[in-house]
Amino acid sequence: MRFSTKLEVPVRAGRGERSRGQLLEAALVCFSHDGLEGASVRVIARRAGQNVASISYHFGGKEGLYREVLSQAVRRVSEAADMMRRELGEGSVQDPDEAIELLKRFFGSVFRVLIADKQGILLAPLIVREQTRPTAAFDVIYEGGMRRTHETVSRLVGLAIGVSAEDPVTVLRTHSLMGQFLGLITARETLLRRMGWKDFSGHNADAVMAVVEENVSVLLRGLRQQKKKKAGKS
Amino acid sequence: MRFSTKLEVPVRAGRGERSRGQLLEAALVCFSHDGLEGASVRVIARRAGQNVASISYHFGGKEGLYREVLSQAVRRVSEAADMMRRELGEGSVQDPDEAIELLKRFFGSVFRVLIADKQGILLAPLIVREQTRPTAAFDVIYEGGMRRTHETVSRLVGLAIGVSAEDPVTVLRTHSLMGQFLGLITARETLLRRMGWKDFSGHNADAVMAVVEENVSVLLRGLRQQKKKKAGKS
DNA sequence: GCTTTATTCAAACGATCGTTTGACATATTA
DNA sequence: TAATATGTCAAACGATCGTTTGAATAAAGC
Repeated sequence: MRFSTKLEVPVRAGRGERSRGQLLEAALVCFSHDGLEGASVRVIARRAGQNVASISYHFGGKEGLYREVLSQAVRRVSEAADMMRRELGEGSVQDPDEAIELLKRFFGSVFRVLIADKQGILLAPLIVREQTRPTAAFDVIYEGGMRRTHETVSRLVGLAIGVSAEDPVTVLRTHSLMGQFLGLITARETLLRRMGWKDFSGHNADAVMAVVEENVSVLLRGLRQQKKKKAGKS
Repeated sequence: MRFSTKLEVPVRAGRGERSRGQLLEAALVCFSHDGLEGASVRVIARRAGQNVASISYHFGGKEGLYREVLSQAVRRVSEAADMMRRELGEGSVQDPDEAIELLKRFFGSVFRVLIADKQGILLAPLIVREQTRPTAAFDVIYEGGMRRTHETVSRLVGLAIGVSAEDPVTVLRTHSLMGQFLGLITARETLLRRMGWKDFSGHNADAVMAVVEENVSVLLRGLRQQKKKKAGKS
């Protein structure tokens, strides 16, 4: 146990706390690279400079460690969405153009955290893998941030186009928009090869981000105009 | 060996040919579900009604079987792109609107093969996984169809917007467009849950497809108009 | 017929997997 | 200081992995 038996407060940053941290750090790298089943506890332990048994001791086993890693990852990624939701909650966003601007900013944040950032190379595959083939830890991601994020983006998409956020088509469009990242993350290697890039740093990230932002604004504005036309006709 | 030692022609559909087929069929299911490393040769063999050793015998090992499965999968998916390229080669496509129409048709084909079709549930994860984390068999997919497909779509995107197909931005936009599928495939489970669907059949597929097609036309038309405006200003 | 080739199959091989064990070291409590 | 948690570590456990072996079976060539 990491807590005193008498008080419910951590007495001191126990010596185990350091081990836990090192295990989590090593596990993030391994799970990101090889997935839950593919990663080996022995490799994780060696990379962390710890004994194999320490994983069972500190996290109850491989799966417990995995859940903890996922939890930390999704917390970091969701920060952008949480900030966006706060702005949205304050009611400062009213007209479509503002919504589009906010969405562009949001996509920029996610892009930086998930793709351009060095740590993102570790976070993204974790989350993507859990989408493709959910393990028992899927809820850690979904309830830990994914659901909130999707709902918030849906509201903004609805605002931008001028439709209800609950409309199934709006939900589909939200998925489609956010799917851009899944596409970028998923085809990361292919895209890098095709462009002849080494990574998504500097100019490269700017170029990709520009396309993403352009897509968001052109698409949403186009859909809004299309809706206006139809409304005018009927 | 499946061939006569004297003639380079298969003497008869050897008894082994049947085993090979059953192994390939079972392997497609297993590799699609669990990936190259995750799938077990014993499970594959049992599902195929064959002995474990038959995999090494017929395909030289697990990896050989995997390559063969990949090869067949990419061949099936690339059919849509090949048809599109033939039309493009005949020079019947000239103006942007035609290009957009052809792209919409192409995306429809890919969508049906990769997402709506029952077999697609098997093909898609195979290809996506190879994108996220390329194995030694990556070239089977890339050279087996992916490259041709991307080049063809790039040409059409260039035609639709009125820019060069070799422009890096055009390549990025092509990736972004095709990434829609990666997004749909990757988040398949999440999307189904969110929409309360069981699968992508019937109305569900139509609804998703409608959004995808709308995205393609609205985005490309919007980009074309944007380009016209800019050209007019300068 | 006999020989050769193609195919199937149960068994065993060595390697690696996640987890558990029990001794040992270290820190906290009384 | 004695007693008690807390943390570390080498070793072993049983299970599963992909591959290989060698004998048994079936078809084809001569």
